[in-house]
Amino acid sequence: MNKITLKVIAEKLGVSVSTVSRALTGKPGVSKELRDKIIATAKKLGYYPDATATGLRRGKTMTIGVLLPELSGDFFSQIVTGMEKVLFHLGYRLMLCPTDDDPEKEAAQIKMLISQKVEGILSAPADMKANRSLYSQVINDMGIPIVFFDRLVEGVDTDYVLTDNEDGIRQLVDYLMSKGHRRIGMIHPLKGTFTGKARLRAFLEYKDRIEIKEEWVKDGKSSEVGGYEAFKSLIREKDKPTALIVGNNLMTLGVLKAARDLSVKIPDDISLVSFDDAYWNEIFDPPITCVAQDPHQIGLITATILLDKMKNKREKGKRTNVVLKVRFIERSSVKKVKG
Amino acid sequence: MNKITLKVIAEKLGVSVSTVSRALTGKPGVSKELRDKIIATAKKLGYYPDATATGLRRGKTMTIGVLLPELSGDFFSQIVTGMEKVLFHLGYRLMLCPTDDDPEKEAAQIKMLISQKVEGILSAPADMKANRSLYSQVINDMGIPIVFFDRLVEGVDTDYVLTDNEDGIRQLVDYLMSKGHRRIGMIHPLKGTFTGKARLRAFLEYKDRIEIKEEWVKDGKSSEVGGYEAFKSLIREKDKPTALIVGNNLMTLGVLKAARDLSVKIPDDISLVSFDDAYWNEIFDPPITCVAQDPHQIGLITATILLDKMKNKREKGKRTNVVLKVRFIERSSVKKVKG
DNA sequence: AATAGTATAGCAAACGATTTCTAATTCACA
DNA sequence: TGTGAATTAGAAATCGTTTGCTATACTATT
Repeated sequence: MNKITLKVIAEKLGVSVSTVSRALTGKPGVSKELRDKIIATAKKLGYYPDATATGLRRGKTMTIGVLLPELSGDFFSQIVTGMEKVLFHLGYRLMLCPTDDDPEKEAAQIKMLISQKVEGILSAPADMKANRSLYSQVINDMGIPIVFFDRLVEGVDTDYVLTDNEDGIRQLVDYLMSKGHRRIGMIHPLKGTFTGKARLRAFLEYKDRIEIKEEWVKDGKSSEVGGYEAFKSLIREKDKPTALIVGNNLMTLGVLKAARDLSVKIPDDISLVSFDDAYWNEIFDPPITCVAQDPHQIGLITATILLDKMKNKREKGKRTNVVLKVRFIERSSVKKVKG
Repeated sequence: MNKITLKVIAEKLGVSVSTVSRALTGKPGVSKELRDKIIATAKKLGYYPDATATGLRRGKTMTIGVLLPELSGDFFSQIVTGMEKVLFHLGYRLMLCPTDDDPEKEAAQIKMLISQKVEGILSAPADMKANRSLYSQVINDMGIPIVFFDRLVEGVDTDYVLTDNEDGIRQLVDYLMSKGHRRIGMIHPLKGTFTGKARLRAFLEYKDRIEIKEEWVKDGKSSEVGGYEAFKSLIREKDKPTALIVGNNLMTLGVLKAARDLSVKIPDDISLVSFDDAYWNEIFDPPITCVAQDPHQIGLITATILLDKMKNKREKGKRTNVVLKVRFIERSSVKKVKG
């Protein structure tokens, strides 16, 4: 049960460690026969290179850190799947770090990733400001490239892949208005996050054109339970909106569950639209009208940009900033009302 | 942009590297004042320990490898969330490795994890046999503890946390029979996987008591699209079963989508039960009757067992083998028929 | 006051691989 | 047969930490 190292192989064959290293890494300077012999015995003995040693010596770890709010949840796990698709076959591994949308945990994870000597970081930051200086330190002092996705930290100058949240919200509200709705509520994601703030703000900009009562705007905490609770409290208002915008995927699930539990009929009792699509949105009764992002695509793009940054270290000034449009999908969760 | 190492700190303060190391790692042998001074300058300079160096020297990496079929999908990502809950606050990080249920990719990932010197592996193996010897090598030659979850590799002697698949299937079939169904079909997961094989076998054991036509048993490939296609081809048979068992979460989504697309009414045209629950199963119309696992719990248990193994290395013989029962949840996706 | 004991800090050897430099051997060609 | 290049392989430094061993200085005990 002794560890098989280059030294073990070298001694077994009576050659030097450097020769074994060269043979196994495909470097020149070893004769064909000797190389084959070395490779064969390495395999026979069960040699696996020690990544800590290579990482220390070479300064490269082939590891990419990914910061994201949570490991579960359809949206982010689709994104991660997209990233993995791009990075795995190039030999990179992902280190997924959930932050629980808690800036302190996020900071801890970032520090951990620095220690791990990751070659790049893909991040959906937990908060718009909290870890600004830490992120900047990573980019400038450590020279680790970062690409933000889905979210941003204000004042951190780097590449990002975002969604046009404002446009998405506008498409939803405009659609509701076209169906005659003038009294609209919203269950929004966490305000501290970039997306939460953007979506809420875009919605509130309609306050002069439609009626938005304060009690119709609830914090859904970006989660199923949050959405569930928010809907429950919203729907028991005596004066209700005729339509409701739900600010993400998970909250929509919570809302629909609550509606079911309370026997609230959609769209008869209240119309509903959702930011984000999901496989099940089409299966629900009624199918949910929404604006859809393509999370898999977001993952692909983000990872590709990072790779590009890692390759061309020199061009420090260049920034690739992508803002993706959402796709409006009309289904049947909104009924026509007379304004 | 020079890297801050112990040496840099040591030179700055005119002390030795070992003293700095001892100060920062909380080891005795450094006076209070000097220690505080060292900690302060370490922080000021932005020192982060180099994990490759510590890993090399200490032989420990504080990293746990997780092998699983995919990063997306509710079931496994819930499990992983449970694992992370247990492991994060103890200082461990997870290295998530999707296998795509491909034994070759699985083997590559295992080798990578060995190289990374992970301190333990949690695995839902891709295939019941394919990597048996590799897994055994990991456990015996490398001494890396492994806990299997959800699935097993035959002939690899280690701890595991499984679900009683047979019992789950029996509960489903028995329920269908109690509702009068005698003609039942199944869309099953990939046969190579432990769960796929177990669930299919348990179902086929009913072949003497109920009618199971060969065309009613379809491979749903463990995925949404697989389930979609399988249902489509099953439902166009002239002679249809009265009820259908769907072998997992993702396939149920595909089946419901197909049913919707083809205007097949559930449970009027065909009754449906599912192995696995999900948040949305309760929201669907009709809500889906199923047997539920608790993936979060599976994650917690699996991680806890691994921790235990890592602590008590000595007791080599001990095995913790858990088989969890499913919970039957009756909803409305099955209608009564007269046998 | 002599001796033992205890804090404090430095030196240097690991950990396992890569890589530069150097040495020895072979080969070609004049 | 001698010269220069190419080929092959070894020795040793290095990456950043940890840690066993030593050395010094100071405290306590008798």
